[in-house]
Amino acid sequence: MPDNDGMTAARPTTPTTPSTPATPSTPADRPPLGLRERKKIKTREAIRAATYALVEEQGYDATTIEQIADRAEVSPSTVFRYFPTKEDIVLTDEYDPILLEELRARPADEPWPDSIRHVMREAVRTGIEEDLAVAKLRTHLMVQVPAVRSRMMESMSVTGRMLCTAIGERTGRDPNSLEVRVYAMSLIGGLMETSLYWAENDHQDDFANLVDRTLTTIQHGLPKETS
Amino acid sequence: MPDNDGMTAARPTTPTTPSTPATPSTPADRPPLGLRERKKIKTREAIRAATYALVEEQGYDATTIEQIADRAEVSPSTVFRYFPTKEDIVLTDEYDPILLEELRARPADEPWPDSIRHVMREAVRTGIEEDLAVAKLRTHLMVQVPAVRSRMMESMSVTGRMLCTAIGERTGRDPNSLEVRVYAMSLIGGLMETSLYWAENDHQDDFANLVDRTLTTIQHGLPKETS
DNA sequence: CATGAAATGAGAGTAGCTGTCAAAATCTAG
DNA sequence: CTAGATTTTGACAGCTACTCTCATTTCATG
Repeated sequence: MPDNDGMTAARPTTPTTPSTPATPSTPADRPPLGLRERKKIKTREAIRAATYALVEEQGYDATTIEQIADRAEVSPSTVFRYFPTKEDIVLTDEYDPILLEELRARPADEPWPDSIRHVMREAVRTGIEEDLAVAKLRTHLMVQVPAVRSRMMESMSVTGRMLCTAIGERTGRDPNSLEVRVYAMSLIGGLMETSLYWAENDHQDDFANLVDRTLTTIQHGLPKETS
Repeated sequence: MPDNDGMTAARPTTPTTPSTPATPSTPADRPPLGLRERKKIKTREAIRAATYALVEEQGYDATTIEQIADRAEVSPSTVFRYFPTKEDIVLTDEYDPILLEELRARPADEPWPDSIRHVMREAVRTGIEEDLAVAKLRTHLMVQVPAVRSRMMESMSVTGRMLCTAIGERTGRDPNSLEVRVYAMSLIGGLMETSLYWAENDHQDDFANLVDRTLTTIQHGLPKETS
């Protein structure tokens, strides 16, 4: 089988900066952060901001890398140096580490489904509240642009793998067993659909509530009848 | 919101030929099929065959559309006329209609989880037995090539929508309700992972058996402790 | 300030994919 | 069987995401 080419970038999950809170406001309160690092962060955010703006103005496909580079005042090469693909510019999930951390913090004697419920709700809440507008735009793009949706699914499968190891740690089960992997991916699949549902209904519902209903459904199967 | 561009092809699920069994063996047993139609089918299959062969020789990414066109003895334009994307050449699922039909054929009084189990197993069996080698190559590519995996996930989300309507018909529930959609997608997600698991373990397990375990896991949650 | 390392920009090149247009093949009438 | 309408095809041009290389600039450090 002569294959194993074609890997498209492995995504380091926490790309470059280890501990950087979302506030680049005061640029002089973190001594151990060189000028270079700060510039890199600023560039990264400039690219993302430019992308968000352009996408909202023109739509996703109509926005080219060149335009993004122009508005962010960098060269196109630099854009690709910061993000492996165009889709990654609008996605870039920082949820995985949150989720893992949250899951490890749960009391060891808590029933497993309860842990999942807590953790999912918490991760989702933090992720959403951080920037509601961005979350809405992201989910909106997931619905509208197939490429973005695909990329999101890819990323969720990564999250799935992480969930597997977490479940393994938590329950002492083999993280690579079929059962664990299937369980994790069915959760992920369900939550994915929840995001789509939220966006398709123009973000009218309370997302945390939707997540709750999702977990109940997965846990107990389809309820008797609720239309 | 100026978006709604960027749709990448909607896939008609049953592309061009309405009733063509998988046997192109005797090319003279179907009178109401014009020469034109027959040639189209032959071209389609030539492209797919060429792609399978080249991918097995060189790997997916190393295989260009031009090479495929050359070996299939058509022009590159023609390749794109038959398949919207390169990934679609190796995927092209005919599973959806089978699944839907199978689901409608179940007795109306059968408990819902049993129906799912039957149908999934049947659909999987038919799909696999039709050409085991192709099924193996596909799942192998799913593991190796991110682009193919993404495309497969896309297609599974289509299958998910169809599952929703089937569930709606079957249970009288709203096919667009969060609960139904989540239930469907968790099933799909689980089965997706099952395919990956199968391929990652070099197709050693019996796939039908894996599917069985998968459905049990989704239905009852993680079992106490196995493995 | 000088030296080394890292980030950047410029440019060329690949390949997937879209569109157009004229030529070739197929179907349909007379 | 021929003529015309229709469909399929191939050649070509063009766009853009993405990769790679190399010279230049920018920062870090002694």
